[in-house]
Amino acid sequence: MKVTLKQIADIAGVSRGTVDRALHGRGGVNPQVQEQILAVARELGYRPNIAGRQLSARKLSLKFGFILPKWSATGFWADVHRGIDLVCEELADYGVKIIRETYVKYAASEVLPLIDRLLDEGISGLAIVPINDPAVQARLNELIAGDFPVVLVNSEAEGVEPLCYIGSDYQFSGRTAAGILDLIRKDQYIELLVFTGTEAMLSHTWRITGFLQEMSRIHPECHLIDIYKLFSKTNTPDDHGAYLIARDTLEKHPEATAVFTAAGAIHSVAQAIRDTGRIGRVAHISFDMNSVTHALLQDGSMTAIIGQESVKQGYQPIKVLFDYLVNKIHPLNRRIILRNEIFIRQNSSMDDSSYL
Amino acid sequence: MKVTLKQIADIAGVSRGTVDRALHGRGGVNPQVQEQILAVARELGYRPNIAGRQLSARKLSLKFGFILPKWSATGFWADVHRGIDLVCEELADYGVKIIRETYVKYAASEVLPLIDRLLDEGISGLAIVPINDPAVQARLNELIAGDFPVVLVNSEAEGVEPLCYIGSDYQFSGRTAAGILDLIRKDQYIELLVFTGTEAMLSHTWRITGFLQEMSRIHPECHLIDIYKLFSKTNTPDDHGAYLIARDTLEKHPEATAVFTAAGAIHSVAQAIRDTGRIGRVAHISFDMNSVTHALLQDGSMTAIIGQESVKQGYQPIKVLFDYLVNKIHPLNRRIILRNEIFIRQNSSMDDSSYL
DNA sequence: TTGAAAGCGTTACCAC
DNA sequence: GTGGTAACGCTTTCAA
Repeated sequence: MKVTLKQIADIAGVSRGTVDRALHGRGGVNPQVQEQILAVARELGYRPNIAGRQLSARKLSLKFGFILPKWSATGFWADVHRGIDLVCEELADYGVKIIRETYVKYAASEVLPLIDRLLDEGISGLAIVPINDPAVQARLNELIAGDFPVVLVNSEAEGVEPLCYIGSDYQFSGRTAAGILDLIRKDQYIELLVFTGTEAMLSHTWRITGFLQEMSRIHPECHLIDIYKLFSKTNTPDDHGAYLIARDTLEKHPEATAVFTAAGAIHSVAQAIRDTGRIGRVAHISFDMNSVTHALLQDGSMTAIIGQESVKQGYQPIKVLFDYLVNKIHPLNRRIILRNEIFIRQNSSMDDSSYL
Repeated sequence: MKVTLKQIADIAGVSRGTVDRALHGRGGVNPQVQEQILAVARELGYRPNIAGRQLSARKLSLKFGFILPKWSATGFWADVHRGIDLVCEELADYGVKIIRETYVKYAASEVLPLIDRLLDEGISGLAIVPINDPAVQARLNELIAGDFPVVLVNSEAEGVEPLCYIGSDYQFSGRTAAGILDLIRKDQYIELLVFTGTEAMLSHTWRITGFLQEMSRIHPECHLIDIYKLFSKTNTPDDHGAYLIARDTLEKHPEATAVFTAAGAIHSVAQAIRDTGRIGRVAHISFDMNSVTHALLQDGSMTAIIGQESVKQGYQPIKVLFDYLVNKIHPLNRRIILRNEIFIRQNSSMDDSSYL
């Protein structure tokens, strides 16, 4: 039979309240009594019942904050938002509210106030897609030092040791892309074009690093023509500009047999490949599975996509915070690295049935 | 604010018990009162609270049965069992017990008694990996007709309409394999060997059908040398026998540039590829990600693996039964088709952190 | 046909 | 420091 708090209380000859305090080290318990209670609990193999906990958690009406880049109808962040929607609904019954704040510019001046606003709202945990900025890092460290649970999502922040990080290992993703390209162009000489965004996105840089490293290891017969930036200095994505750069580059390099796109604006590159009549002649590999890339896989302007479990990136961080605060379960790992899912035309599906 | 049973009861001027009976159509309620209760509930947008439900479910101490092929240290079914272990642990707090029964021979004479034994144990729901046998199908239909919840796992059963089916769409998996082979051997003439098990396993047959269909569509420059059965009439897997057949076949066909293995005993084929010095010269594609196939990907005797979310095949069926009986949530879909995950050397990982 | 009440296991609050 | 008790929201049983 299952051991309950009440049984322990009876055996130890104290009340449930005391047992609860003792087990959680909340203080206000005679050390001797506490000792005995712990002994009994250990002996009986007491494991608190989640169902009970979760029900009583309702009274806390916990609030969690989630700071992330702004939704854009399609694309990666839309999926993350979908994951948040899911977990929102799932945890509503436990009295959990999720407050989302989104930023457009990747600037501390925009992100820091969001953190403060959420704290004012009384959140008990924060999930955040951090930007690469010392001020933000410092602020997060401050919170963490005060035992406030912080989960980093999608990218890590230098010098910040959060409750956990949930996201890709981008070098690993790059290596996976290299593995696919190697399969596609086995034993063939490759003329390679690489497209990226701004250096501000470390993830893009790491993907490229991993990709090139692995390529040189497994497929030395590969010549990197060059790495092209699709966006100009302004960090604001400009689809048409990206398209022009991609098309121009492709036209200048008819010898190219492979394209690796590490940035967003994948569809711009894909369109350039279509418009220059290179479908089937260049292998095109990029990242993030969604309705746009799905379509590109179908029309052949994309050869393979490496997915990073985007929906999970919205769902899991909140789940981790909930488990930590309510169920007192630490995340399995300080770094929860999501899978590098490979999609090609045949297995690319937009079916929602089992995302998590 | 959240609407609770009590609020509805107060507004409708009845007790919680009556509201509960009315909402669940358990009868014993004045039709007029019932009508009014339903109206109030609808108006307030009442949604029963899972936490409360789950806590009180503990009193039911539900039992579920899971019938599946016997565990073998590694391999596909071991992963399914892992999924069952996980859900077992997760639902223990809700008073759920899972009784596993395994069969070795794929025979009705072995499976039917298992069903009866589980029913005797008082299970309230059954998850089963069905065998392709009319008697079993009839028995399952009998249960379903009596409103007993049955979930089919991994393979469907002809003429059986369960609560839901959870598993692959094997033709789809075969097509995915074809897609990969097409990428690997783009524009090249292919000499193809196909290995299979016994015809008794419909899944193997379907994989091959899907594979060949898709190949002829996207890569007509492919010559199927032949389809070879790795096992003799006896259904009992014989690794060494399979190895001999595979090696013999490879030796007889030095022209082969691609191998598609639809059956188990993948490692036998892989070893034959190694021993005949064909690594890197034949592309080898097969199914099911596990520690064995992981190793084969690493040593190059396997080019790509199509996974079928094996752990989920143990976890989800029980979760569906629980949701159905306790949370009164019907499965999203009558057929929950799992993803065809593509694994190559670079993204094949044995990391457990986020399986579900 | 209905109401009242007893759980389910945990937590939080208020007396002592 | 402690114990008692009242939630949390639902289900089920027993009386009326």
